[in-house]
Amino acid sequence: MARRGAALELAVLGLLHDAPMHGYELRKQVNVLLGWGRVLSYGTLYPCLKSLTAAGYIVADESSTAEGRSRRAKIVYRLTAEGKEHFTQALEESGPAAWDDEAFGVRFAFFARTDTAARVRILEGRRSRLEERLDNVRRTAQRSRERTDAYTAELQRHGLESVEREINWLTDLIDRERAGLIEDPQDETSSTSQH
Amino acid sequence: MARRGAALELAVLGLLHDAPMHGYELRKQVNVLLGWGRVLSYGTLYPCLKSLTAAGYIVADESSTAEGRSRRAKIVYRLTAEGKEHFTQALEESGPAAWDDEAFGVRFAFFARTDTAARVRILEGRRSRLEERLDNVRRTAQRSRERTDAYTAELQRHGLESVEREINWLTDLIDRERAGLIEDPQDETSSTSQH
DNA sequence: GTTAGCATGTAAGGAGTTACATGATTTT
DNA sequence: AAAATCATGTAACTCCTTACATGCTAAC
Repeated sequence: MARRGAALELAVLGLLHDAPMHGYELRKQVNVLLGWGRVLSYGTLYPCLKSLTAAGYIVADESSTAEGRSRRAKIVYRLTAEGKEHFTQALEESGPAAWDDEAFGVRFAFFARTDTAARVRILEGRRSRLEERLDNVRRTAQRSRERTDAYTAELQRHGLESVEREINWLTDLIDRERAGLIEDPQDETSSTSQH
Repeated sequence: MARRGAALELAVLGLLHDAPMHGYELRKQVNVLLGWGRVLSYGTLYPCLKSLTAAGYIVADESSTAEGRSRRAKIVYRLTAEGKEHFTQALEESGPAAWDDEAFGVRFAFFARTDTAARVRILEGRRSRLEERLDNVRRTAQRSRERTDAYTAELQRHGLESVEREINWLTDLIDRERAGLIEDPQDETSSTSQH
C-alpha cells in the first residue's frame, strides 16, 4: 500500500467507520476532510467505492425500493469486518506516507482513533518535512541571483511566512500532545483541555 | 486558451522573457514560481517545451559544441517575437482563469509587467474566490451535524484561519495597489492610480 | 577516480477533472 | 409546476509523476 491515492481510500474507510452512508453524503464529508475548498468529483469517488467493494473492504446495500425494476437504486455503503481491520492497520502507519500534503490532513482527522505515540510521530514527521522544504527554498533563494522584482519577493516572503506559521502550529500541537492536554476521546480520564 | 496547464506555459514564457535558459535552469526557476516546495518533473517540463516550440512561441538553440555528432546537445531556449506577443496578451487576461490556485501565483510573479488595473482586478477576483470558499465551508459546517471530535474541529479551525489570513494579505495588497505604493517598475510617471 | 551536480529526454501509468447521461425527492 | 438538491454513474481526457536511460563537467 502507501500508494498515492491512498488518502481518499483512507478517508472513505474512516468515514464509513463512523456510519454507513450514501456516496453523495460521503463526498461532502470527504470534501471537509480534504479541506481548503477543494471538491472531489463523482468521477473519482464512485470508481474508488467500486474498487473498495471489489477489495471486500466495503459493501453496497442496495435498497431496491420494493418492485425493484426500473427504479434507480439508492445505495448505502458500509464497512465490512475486513475493512475495519484494514483501516485500523492503516492508522498504525506513521511513516513518510502519513506526512504528505494530501495524506496528512486525513490522518489528522482520524487522530482520535490513533494512539498518542503515532500522533506525535506523524506531527513531528510532518514538521520536519516542512522544515526541510523551508531551508531548501531559503538556500536556493540565496544561491541563485534570481528575478529580483518586488512582486516575486513578496510572493516568496508570503510563502515562507505561511510555511513558518504551519510549523508553529505543528509545534504547538506536539507540545499539547506531549503534555497530554489532548485526551483520547475514548478515554474517560478527565481531560482538562486548555484551549 | 485558458486551459488547465496554462500556468506552466505562462511561467516558462515569462521566465524566458527575462532571459534565455536551459531546460534544467528553467525547471529550478519554475519551481520557485510554483512555490510552496512543489517540484516540477522533467517529464512535465520537456514535453511542455516541445509543444511551445511546435507552437512557435520559443526556439531551441542547439549549440552542437563543434563536431556535432555524438555529443549530446545543450539546448538554450529563447522566446520568439510571437512568444513575446502571446505572453503579453496572456497577461491582459484578468478573469477567473487568473484566480485559480495554480495560476494565481504565476500571475502574481509577473505583476511587474501587468498594468495596475489588471493587477487590482486579479487580486480582487482572487479574494472573492477565497471568500466564497470560506462561507461555503462555514455554511456546510453549521448545517450538517458532522464528526465532532476535537481533532477534526482543530483541522477545520486551522484551515479557516489560513484562508482568512490569505484574504487579509490580499486586502493589504489591494490597498497598497490603490494607494500607488507599489509602482510599475517600467513606468517613470509617478502614478497615484486611484482605481 | 569518483561523487555530485549539470543536462536531456521517453514510456507507462496514476489520480483526478469535465462533460455527459439519468432519475428521485424536497422545497418554494 | 419549477427549482433546488439529492443521487448514481461512465467515457474521454489532462496533467503530472515515476522510473528509466543517457551523457557531460566540475570539484574533492
